[in-house]
Amino acid sequence: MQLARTQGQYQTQSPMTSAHIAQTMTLLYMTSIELQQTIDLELSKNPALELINERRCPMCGRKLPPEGPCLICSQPKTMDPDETIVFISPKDDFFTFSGNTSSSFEDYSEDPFSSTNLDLPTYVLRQIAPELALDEREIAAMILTNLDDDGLLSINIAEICRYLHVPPSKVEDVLLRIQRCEPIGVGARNVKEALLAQIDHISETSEVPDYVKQVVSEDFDLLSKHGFSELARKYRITVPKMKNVSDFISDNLNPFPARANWGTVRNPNDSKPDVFNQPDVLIYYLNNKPGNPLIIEIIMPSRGTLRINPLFKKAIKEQTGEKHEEWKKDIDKASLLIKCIQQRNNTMQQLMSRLAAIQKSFIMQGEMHLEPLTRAQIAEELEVHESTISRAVANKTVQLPNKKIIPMSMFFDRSLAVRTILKDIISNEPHPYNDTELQAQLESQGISIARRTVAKYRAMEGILPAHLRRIEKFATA
DNA sequence: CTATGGCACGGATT
DNA sequence: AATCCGTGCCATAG
Repeated sequence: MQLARTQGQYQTQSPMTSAHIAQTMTLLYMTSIELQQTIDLELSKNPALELINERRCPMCGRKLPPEGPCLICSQPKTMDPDETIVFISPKDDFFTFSGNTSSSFEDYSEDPFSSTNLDLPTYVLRQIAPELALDEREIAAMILTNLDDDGLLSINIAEICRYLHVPPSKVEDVLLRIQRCEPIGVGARNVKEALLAQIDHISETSEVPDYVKQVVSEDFDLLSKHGFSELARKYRITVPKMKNVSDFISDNLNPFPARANWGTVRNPNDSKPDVFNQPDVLIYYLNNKPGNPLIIEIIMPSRGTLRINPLFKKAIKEQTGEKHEEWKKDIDKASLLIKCIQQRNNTMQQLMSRLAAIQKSFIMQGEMHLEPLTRAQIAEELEVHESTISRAVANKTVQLPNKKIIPMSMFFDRSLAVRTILKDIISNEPHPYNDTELQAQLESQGISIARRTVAKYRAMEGILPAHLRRIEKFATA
């Protein structure tokens, strides 16, 4: 039913121009946040495009009353728990962060820490904006928009200076202040800097063991290679004492301030939910009751329905010559945008519904049940080009029923299931297994991978090699 | 001598 | 065409 409607739309599309294709691809590639920026931009400069507050049911497309749910779709019907509902959800409470400063700074809420659904730049910005002068805000915005996934700064200070025409000292100053925001150390240029910021922060409230700061700042390389004995020699302390220093660092400091699943390995007590990203897709159980059908909401960031302004359409008939041409262009552009957005939604919808069908047990029961899957497979099933799926998946994030926000590409992670089994084995091991033994364990569970690969997976999960694990267990016991 | 990490190669994936 | 991933080989530390 739903499918028939969308497919109908799909087929009645006028022959695709190259502009069509180009724009569809770009839109598909964008996250919901970027999409909103694009829409806002187009709205502001194209008089032919209009946003009306008419609400339409995301499920059936019918007009909605000004308040409340769709009269038809909300009728209780018998829900098959195996059914999955996918729909496009227009969100109007969407907070924009754009690199462009002035607009977004005005509307931070009184309590900057309460919001749980912000992306990282916004989250940090809200903490620090009040204490910054106007020109400093520009710098802050520039810094925050150039963080990588781990929360580390991915561009050069020099670049910022060149771009904004400010002296490096000023940028440094702002950067230092940003690093003191939650998550502590965010915006650091490298891991070492992040750690130092965290050390400073901790030392304000509690005791930091001797040597910690010195070791991090002077012998970080050696430390990351676990060169304990050499370090101990250099600082003239015993090896166990140096281990203490190292333990303090691994227990209390986080080398990647914003790493998505930080703490699951080293800090099991700190089960901080991931709060920094506005997801592009939400997956949850109907009424949040496990066992109910899954609902998949694809976030469509607009407060209403986009359409061509009918007045503008009317007015164009009375125009002639150059004006007429110009207006015609506007209309074409607007209708192209609308069509492409529909197309994007259509693709996302189909993608998510297939994805949910295939990875249902992963969504409900966790990482161990992830089916190996490639984008190409999905592309074939949906009869679209591989690159379409690639673009639809790229940079997007999904919130699972357990409130974890994961990158959409995780649905296609070929080794995640194996890695979780590996983690499982290690956490239950009677004594620290070495990599060869681990390989044998996996083999007995029907997974055959090379010994070298075991080591790689271990490293990916941040698990120390066998001989060092022994010490950790001893220390915590 | 053993366990592990670095480098690089080839095939698969995007 | 570019990138990612599993793997084999080899050097090195313990």
